[in-house]
Amino acid sequence: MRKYQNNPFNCAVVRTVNYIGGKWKPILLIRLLPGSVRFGKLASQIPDISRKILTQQLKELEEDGLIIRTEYKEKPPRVEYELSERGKTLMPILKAMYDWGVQMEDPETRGTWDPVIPEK
Amino acid sequence: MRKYQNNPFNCAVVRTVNYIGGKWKPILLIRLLPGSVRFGKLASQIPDISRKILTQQLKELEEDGLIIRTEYKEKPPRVEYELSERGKTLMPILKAMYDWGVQMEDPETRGTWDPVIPEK
DNA sequence: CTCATTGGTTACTTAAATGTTACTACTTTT
DNA sequence: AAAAGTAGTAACATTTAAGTAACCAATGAG
Repeated sequence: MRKYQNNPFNCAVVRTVNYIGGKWKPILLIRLLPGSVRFGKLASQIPDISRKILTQQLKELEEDGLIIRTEYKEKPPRVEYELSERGKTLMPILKAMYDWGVQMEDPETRGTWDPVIPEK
Repeated sequence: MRKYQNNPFNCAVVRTVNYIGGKWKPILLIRLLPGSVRFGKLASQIPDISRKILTQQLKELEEDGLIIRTEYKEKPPRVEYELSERGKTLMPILKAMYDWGVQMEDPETRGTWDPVIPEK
């Protein structure tokens, strides 16, 4: 997403898709709902995403003003990510998209709104 | 969109993005809001989309059950596309995404909810 | 008979998104 | 001294989405 979609009509809906679309961004935004989470925790909760892509997606979300990155200068480095105020305004939309997506879902393989994977 | 996104968490939000996301689908869905439109009219209203891509996107939307394609056996062929009932259920979401996208917009280059281009 | 119109299709190409692997600097633990 | 944890980065490769150009069959108009 993002540069990829050059949005020839400057359509506001396409613009929104460009902000939140893609394979990982909805999952990241949902995971940040409860509060700030550090990089390593995201990486372990979402094992299928490579660290490079995780970094990149988080950076895009930060550049787009949807999340805030805070770096704590500690002995082993610590970086926390959290939703910005603007990011929080996406929640009603994500919830509506969630509800619609659930309707379209194969009931056999149902996901969850906040699909927490048990940590090792 | 679609095959591209393999949605590893089976996230309902990602699923919804896969249905409506992409460079052209929101624009097509919005144009079908007022009622059925024929292929050629879509093509002329959206000059930036090639016929191949237009055909392909419409076919995906039809396969996904969001629009209905009706072929009239006439002398010059006529094909009309319209929203299905399921497609109509997307409207609140598209409207919410529109409203959010408008907030994020550069006011200098504002688009419209139904960006009708004057026909030749 | 030739040309235009309609709604496409086919083969090929480009561009964008995502993925893999290896590597880093620093510090603490063993 | 060696190993492990943190949050990455760089170079490269693959997969998917989107675009281009050329073509087609049936009919009707001129």
